[in-house]
Amino acid sequence: MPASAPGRAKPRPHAKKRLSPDARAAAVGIDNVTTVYYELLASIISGQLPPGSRVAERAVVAHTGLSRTPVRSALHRLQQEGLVASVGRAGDQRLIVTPLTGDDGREVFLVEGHLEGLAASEAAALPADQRKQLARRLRELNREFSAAARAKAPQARLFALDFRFHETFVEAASGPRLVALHRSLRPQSERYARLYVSVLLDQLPTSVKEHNAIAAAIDKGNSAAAQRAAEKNWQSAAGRLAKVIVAQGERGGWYLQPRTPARHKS
Amino acid sequence: MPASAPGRAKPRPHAKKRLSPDARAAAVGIDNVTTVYYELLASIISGQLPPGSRVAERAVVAHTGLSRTPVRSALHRLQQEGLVASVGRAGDQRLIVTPLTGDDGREVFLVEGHLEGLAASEAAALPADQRKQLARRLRELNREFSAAARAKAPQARLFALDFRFHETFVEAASGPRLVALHRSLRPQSERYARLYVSVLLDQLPTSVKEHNAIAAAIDKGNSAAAQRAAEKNWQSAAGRLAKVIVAQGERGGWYLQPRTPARHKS
DNA sequence: CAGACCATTCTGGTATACCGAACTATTACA
DNA sequence: TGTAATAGTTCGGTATACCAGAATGGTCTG
Repeated sequence: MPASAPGRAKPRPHAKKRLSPDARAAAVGIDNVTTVYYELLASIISGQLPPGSRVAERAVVAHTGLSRTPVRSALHRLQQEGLVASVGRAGDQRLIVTPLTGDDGREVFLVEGHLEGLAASEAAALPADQRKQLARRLRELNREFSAAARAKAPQARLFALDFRFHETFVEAASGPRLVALHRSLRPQSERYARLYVSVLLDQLPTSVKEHNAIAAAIDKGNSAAAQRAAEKNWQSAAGRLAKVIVAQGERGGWYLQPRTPARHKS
Repeated sequence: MPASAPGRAKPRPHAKKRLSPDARAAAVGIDNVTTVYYELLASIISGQLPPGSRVAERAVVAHTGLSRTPVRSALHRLQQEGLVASVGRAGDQRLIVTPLTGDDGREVFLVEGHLEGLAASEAAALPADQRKQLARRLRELNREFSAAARAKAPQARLFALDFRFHETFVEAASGPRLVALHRSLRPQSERYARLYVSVLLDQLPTSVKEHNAIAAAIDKGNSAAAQRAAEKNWQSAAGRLAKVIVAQGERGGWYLQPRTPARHKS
């Protein structure tokens, strides 16, 4: 859906004429660029904006009712995070949603697994009391995850619970930079996971076991084991992902899609 | 130097009035935001813009001769990479050069070391011929580095040579995402290194040895050893850095600096 | 009927004016 | 003299108009 689809409810239908921040946003202290950033992010992750599809500034502008300036900022941000890419040489650049390829998926999972490994090893190096409390919390989250898996909960809930688990140990012991890196990487892996859902669903019991291994290593204060366990969780996911990608094909090529045709008067 | 220093040569003195890209840039395909981005980056790394100092959009505009739009983009980019930070609550935000603190330095080195460890282990997993060729090149670079160190070459050259070494094995085997991450992290560690130069200078012989260990592990195809060696190189640097930071004090606090005083007419 | 030409349009980059929040220093008033 | 009101100023956010490169599709010419 090239972002200008008329069906979706426009958040601010014709909110031109200087509203400065935006009522919703101002209340929470979130500016417009953040708002549109998250809107686009959600559309990309969910696949409403499919991999490889074009994302034209002006289309987003028409869709959101904002001006080009905040939209541009949001797009630049997405671009820097790798969710959107600029194709074509200077003077004829176009933005597309970053395609999902086997190589890229492998790398995303590899890097994310490695960073989480670092986070896990730091968590396992916490003082005993904090560490054990964290482990308790992790096991609790994992039980919830496991229960939801057995109950065949909706995908969205499964993703959310899985993410909660990972987020919890990453944010428990890591500094702000590692947390930020993890936050910016997460949407990318989630994109792969959601598109190739079948892998995740097959793998839930494995994932539950691997989560428990992480919690156990943190509980024992074994940094090296925690790191290995976290990395392994991602590796096994990556392994299945790779298979599914070759089976189902990659999504969204890097070739230049035709631009929206120029309509003439006559 | 708050960016508006009049002494420095302005690249485009009064190039207002729509020049579109900019002659220099257009030729190479580099747009203005990239240009000002690198200019600011260099000023921050070199310390011309000291940690904690303010970076006001309009000051940069006055300095560069560009309009606010590209400058804004460049600043956003720097902000996302963590070289510039926004302090103050919404409605009164100001940008400052990210301060250098002990905790942050430790984390930067830790994360960068970990990522390079991953890169090194991938390099060691290359096919034998590529791997050996890479090792040869690394040893050669390290000899150059060592020679420059003994000859007490200027700092800038030492930094450049050290970076070349690391860059070489990172880019040899890693995918684009890891390379990009490494590229965006590097300026941050360099900032610490340049500010607390003494550590690096003391440590040069150690670093040379550690570099050789990395090259040897890659040569042998020992991924685990390569990873450990790369991480150790950063750990030993981080250790010294921490000492020097406590000795010399941190640079640039997070407190709100007074704004430039409002000059009244009367 | 084929190929060159050209107008129209899309697209991202750039310049600039305005907004509103907040800070500062002066001024007004007690 | 002390304190509160106030006007000038700073500063990031926003809207919008213009630019130039390039692709598209129709038209014109041989």
